[in-house]
Amino acid sequence: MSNLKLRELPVIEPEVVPCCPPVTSAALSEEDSVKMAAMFKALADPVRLRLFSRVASHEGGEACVCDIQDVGVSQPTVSHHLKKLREAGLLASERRGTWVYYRVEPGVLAAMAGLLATAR
Amino acid sequence: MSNLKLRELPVIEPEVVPCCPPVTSAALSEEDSVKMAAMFKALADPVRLRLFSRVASHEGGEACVCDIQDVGVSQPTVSHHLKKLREAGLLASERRGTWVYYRVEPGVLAAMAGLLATAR
DNA sequence: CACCTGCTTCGACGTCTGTCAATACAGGAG
DNA sequence: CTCCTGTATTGACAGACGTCGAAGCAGGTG
Repeated sequence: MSNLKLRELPVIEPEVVPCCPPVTSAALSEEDSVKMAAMFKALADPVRLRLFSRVASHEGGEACVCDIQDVGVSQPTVSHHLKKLREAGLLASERRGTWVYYRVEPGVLAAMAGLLATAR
Repeated sequence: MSNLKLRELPVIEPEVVPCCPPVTSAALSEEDSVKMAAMFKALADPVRLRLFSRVASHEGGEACVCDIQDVGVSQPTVSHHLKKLREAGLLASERRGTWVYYRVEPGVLAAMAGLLATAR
């Protein structure tokens, strides 16, 4: 391991994924509407929303499944929902030993908020 | 302190409905997650998204059903989706003569965007 | 009144989705 | 290796959802 001097690189803001234009700017294309709908659908379930917020608000920016799985549904169901959130690009997961940790994929939230931007 | 002649009142932003705290701030309560999920669910369909964006981007801020109903599904289906959007509090409708006009319910979009606010 | 147009409601149908129990898999401990 | 714990996958099932055609209703026109 070299004594490599890690200067901090100026981090360019992980540019908010420009999936689609804001809903208010113009009539959405068929294609864009499908993409956007998929993102909203991922958050359109109470259980998923709770899981997501638990990960998002967890210290260190990540949470092990065992930390957040107490949301009133069975363990397989929790796993199912986490998979959906992963597939939607909202969460990322990593296995470390026995446990699997989830963290919020950076940028996505801001991107979604941008879709709702009021033209005003 | 006012040489402020009432030509135009300084418009206070129609305070964004504070339905729930942002997803990132803390673990969502069961109740809040249900409310939020309902709002996202309303936008979690391509057809609804297109209808909504057509209303939102229409000149004058409102659109008659006949202006926006060409989205590839039957007319009853359009009506069905508009009803959902109405029930979700995203659109308001008003009948004027033969036609029914829809407009975006003010504030809701900003409110939803607020739910996605990144703590950063 | 009868007729037409714009929109909504009804009823039915197929597909999608959330849920669970059972099972499988991965990794650490003994 | 065997056992145990944490997580994912499978399979099944009920209920929710998007869609349509048909019928209903509201308002304008003659």
